[in-house]
Amino acid sequence: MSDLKRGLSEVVAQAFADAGLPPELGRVTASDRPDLADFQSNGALAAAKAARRNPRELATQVAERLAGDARIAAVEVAGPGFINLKVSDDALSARAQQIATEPLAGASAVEAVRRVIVDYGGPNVAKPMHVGHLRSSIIGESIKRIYRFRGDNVVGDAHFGDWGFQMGLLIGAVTDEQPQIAAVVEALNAGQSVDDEAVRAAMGAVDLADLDRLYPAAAGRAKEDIEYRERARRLTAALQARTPGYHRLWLHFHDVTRVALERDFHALGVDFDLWKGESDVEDLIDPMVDDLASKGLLVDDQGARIIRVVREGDKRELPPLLVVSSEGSAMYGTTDLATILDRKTSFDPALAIYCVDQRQADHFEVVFRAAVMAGFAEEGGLEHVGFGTMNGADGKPFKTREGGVLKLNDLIEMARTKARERLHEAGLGAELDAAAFEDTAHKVAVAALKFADLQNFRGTSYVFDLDRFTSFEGKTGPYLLYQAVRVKSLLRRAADEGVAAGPIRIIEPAERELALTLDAFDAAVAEAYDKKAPNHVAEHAYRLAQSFSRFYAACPIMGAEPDVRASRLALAQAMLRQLEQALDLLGFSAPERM
RNA sequence: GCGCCCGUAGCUCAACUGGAUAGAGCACCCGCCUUCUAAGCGGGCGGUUGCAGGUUCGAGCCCUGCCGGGCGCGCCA
Repeated sequence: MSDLKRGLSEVVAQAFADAGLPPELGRVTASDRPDLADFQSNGALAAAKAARRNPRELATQVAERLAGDARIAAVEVAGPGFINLKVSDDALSARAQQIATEPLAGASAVEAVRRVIVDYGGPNVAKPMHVGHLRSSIIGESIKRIYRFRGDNVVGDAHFGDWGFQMGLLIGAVTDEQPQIAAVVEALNAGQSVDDEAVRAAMGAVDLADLDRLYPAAAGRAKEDIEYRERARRLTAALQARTPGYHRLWLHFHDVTRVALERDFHALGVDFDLWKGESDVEDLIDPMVDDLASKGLLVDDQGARIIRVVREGDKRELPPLLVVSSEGSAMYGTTDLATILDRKTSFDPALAIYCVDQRQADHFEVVFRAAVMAGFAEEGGLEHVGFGTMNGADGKPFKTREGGVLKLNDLIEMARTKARERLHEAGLGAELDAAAFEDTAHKVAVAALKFADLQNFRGTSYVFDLDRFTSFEGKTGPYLLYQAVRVKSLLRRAADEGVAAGPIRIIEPAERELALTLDAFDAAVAEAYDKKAPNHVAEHAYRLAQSFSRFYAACPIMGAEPDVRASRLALAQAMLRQLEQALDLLGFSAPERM
């Protein structure tokens, strides 16, 4: 069912058509002046420009045709030719009633369902996640949920960084430190059969913490020690040639990392459908290179094989895609291209969304062009949804490579600590048992972190300031949770007293405002969907919570007359359902009590 | 050097594809708890949207040029 904006747009479009004007100009939007109207149409201004006529005159003609509609309580022409609309209380009541029961809580599904892949997170083997992974995970998860919510067939892929030179480094470092692992690896390499339990027992001595400790050290040494670097290179080549011992050890790195990462992601409310990695497309690369060559796309240049992607009319000089290096190895763009091919074969998505740092924009442009040239994707079927950097209080980005950065786990624990403190300070959660209190503190922490990120447009950089995010006042995640918890508490009380919700009747200004805000959910979700910008959902959730809070302060519920009480309870219920839906789209949830 | 992004209130950020009086939160000031959770609500203060031009009925948004900041520019990923 459509929201009021769409319903009114149809009416106004018809009025435009009847007045001999282009109906598409009859688009209705929420009013910029809530003091004057609920909705407005600016179409008369555009129509006047095209027809070289007086905008107010046209607006008046349209307005006269609208006056009879039952949904419209008032229509007037203002300013240079704005058509201001006020919806009737009856129409608003009916709409609120609808939102209260609709499966999508007032939002609408897409008209044509598409298969969509969201590629986000980007975790790497041997590297615990740190704050640098936060944005991709948070934004990607939200986009995935928004697309799925509107009906698309969506798959979220972690795009696991599990292949390449870093693996050779790690194999070297681990076998240097752990003689028993080295022994097992050598035995396997030599083709000896080793009991799998023994392999597990030996390799089990190395966990993610070890890898995290060894990797930076090895990377550092490789920079200065040529011999060491060359050995890592040979080990990488041996791994890629599937030398049994190295491959088995790599598998251990892979598994131990994935288990730990899945746990960390899950704590953040981030769950992937696929953990496809670079290793999964390794076998596709050689045939793909042959295919590219047969299509005449590969060009030899300075010993490497490249695809030139420049187009007529380009303002900038994009570099070519380096497919095969002069040493004969595949580059990261090659892997990305193979991944696109793999996805086309396995899922054939209409759209693949890459939720990756904005700094990769040129890289993706090159890869996407090459993919289209190779016939692996349709023009426009690949989209890089970039985001800005998360900066520290000093204005500099958090480092995402090389040691010394804050681990995501530690960050979450810091936020949880703050949440516990604040809950105690406010005297909230006193009646909860230890486990429920901990659950609440975790929900508060995650809401604080996620909402702080998602309320900003993804493209702009923002300052990461944990003290501010966890201040728990104003426009924050915890504020949203608090509003949800207040309604839950109210509804519990109503249930205890045997009071039921009833038909919604919009009368008071605060009720009107809340109902209009509920109605705006659809537009917010559609905007977030179209622009891949969850901040529109975040903004809506905040406005909804605010509208409710005003309503809650202005309109007593339990103490009101039975009809009014039933109506307000229904309104509160509808609000809670939509708010929880919005929070879910953002990737977090409210506790029952706090 | 070439290219991309950004510059909005003291601070952190919005702004529905060019519309009315540019909005929130924080901070600061003033009110509101014997009644449903005050992590709340109401009110106030705070702007030449970096600068200068242009396009038009109308520009934070489009164009041009400056100033300032960030980032990217084939054999790392």
